[in-house]
Amino acid sequence: MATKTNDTKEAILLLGAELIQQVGYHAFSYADIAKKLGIKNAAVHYHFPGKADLYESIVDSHISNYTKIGEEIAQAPVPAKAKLERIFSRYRNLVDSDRICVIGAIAADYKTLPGKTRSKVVTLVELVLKLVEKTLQEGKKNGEFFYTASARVQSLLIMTNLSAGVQLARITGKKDFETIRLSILKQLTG
Amino acid sequence: MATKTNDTKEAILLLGAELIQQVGYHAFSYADIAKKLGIKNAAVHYHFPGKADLYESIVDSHISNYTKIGEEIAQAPVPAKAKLERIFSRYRNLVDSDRICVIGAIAADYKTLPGKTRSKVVTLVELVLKLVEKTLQEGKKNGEFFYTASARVQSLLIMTNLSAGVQLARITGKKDFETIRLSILKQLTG
DNA sequence: GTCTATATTCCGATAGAC
DNA sequence: GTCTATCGGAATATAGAC
Repeated sequence: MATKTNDTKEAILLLGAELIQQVGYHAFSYADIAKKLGIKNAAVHYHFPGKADLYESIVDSHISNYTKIGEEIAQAPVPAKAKLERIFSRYRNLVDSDRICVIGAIAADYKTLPGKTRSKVVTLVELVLKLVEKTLQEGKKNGEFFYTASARVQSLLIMTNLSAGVQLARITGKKDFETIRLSILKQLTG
Repeated sequence: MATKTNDTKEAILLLGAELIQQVGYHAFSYADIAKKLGIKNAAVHYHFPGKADLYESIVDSHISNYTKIGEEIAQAPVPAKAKLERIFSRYRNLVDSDRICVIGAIAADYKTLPGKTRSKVVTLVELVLKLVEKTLQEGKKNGEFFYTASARVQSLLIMTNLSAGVQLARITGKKDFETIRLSILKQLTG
């Protein structure tokens, strides 16, 4: 049954991810989370004993999310371009909510994370890269996409464009992200 | 004359930049800097009263550095490819010293920075983008480079590849950065 | 310019009542 | 599961001696 426990825990996870992407892991405290959720410091510690536990759970939930997206995309009877745009739209949403992408945020924190968490981060990143890589392959086979590098390399190029694109947009403005997004699609579709 | 003051101040600036790029602004303290330089907490505060002052000075010094690089590159009697590779090599060095690029690190901290510092960050980023943009234009005119987008857009694409490339390399390994770097050059030189 | 010493605030975390 | 209360430690910062 859906208890109040799970609601609070889920709310902490969502807010934690938001804060990591907005200000970074070391720039928010359990007190910040407690205040925003209208609970107390100790309640957050009940669900996630240490801040490192919270971080790890957030990575876990992203792995779970992207696994699910991967399964949906594999079966969906839509053009590869639509699948890629689904992923792109996630990045566009980040720009509008003052966040950077999870992977970029984690990369900045990476050196301060415990080894166990780092391993999960590697899993997450490979998962996302593979997801894009497969979509690119599918699009090439369909005749939708044109690119000369390998699908893996093209995936690296596109994901770095998107990831740093949302970071750049924070500084130089949202239009630069749109420019990047459209350029990728244009180059891909010839 | 080069006094001991300037040496210490310069050492703090260099170490501060290193730490920002390695672990992020909120993950190191004045105590960390003091310990590594063999001085005391208060000495750091003497040179930079607040941590925000240190951050701003680091941005200033990067603006100064890139301005100088821009002037040197403008006059240098070498192919555009060599000029671009000079910039690329700076990014390759980051990977080897466990850093991410200044702009990426700052982008992660951005929401926690005072307005005055943010303005200077905008200046820095535009400076670097313009530097690459000019080099790309020069290479196209020379017949060294081939690209279809505008120089500005191509600059955005390449800089995001590099910036997120060093971030990704932290997680998935250094070879991914090399792959990205070589792919950019290959696409550019046809 | 660097030191000792200290003030203040905040953070992550825990014990124990409800 | 959430609360009150509190501890130990670390961070930013300042005053004043040298």
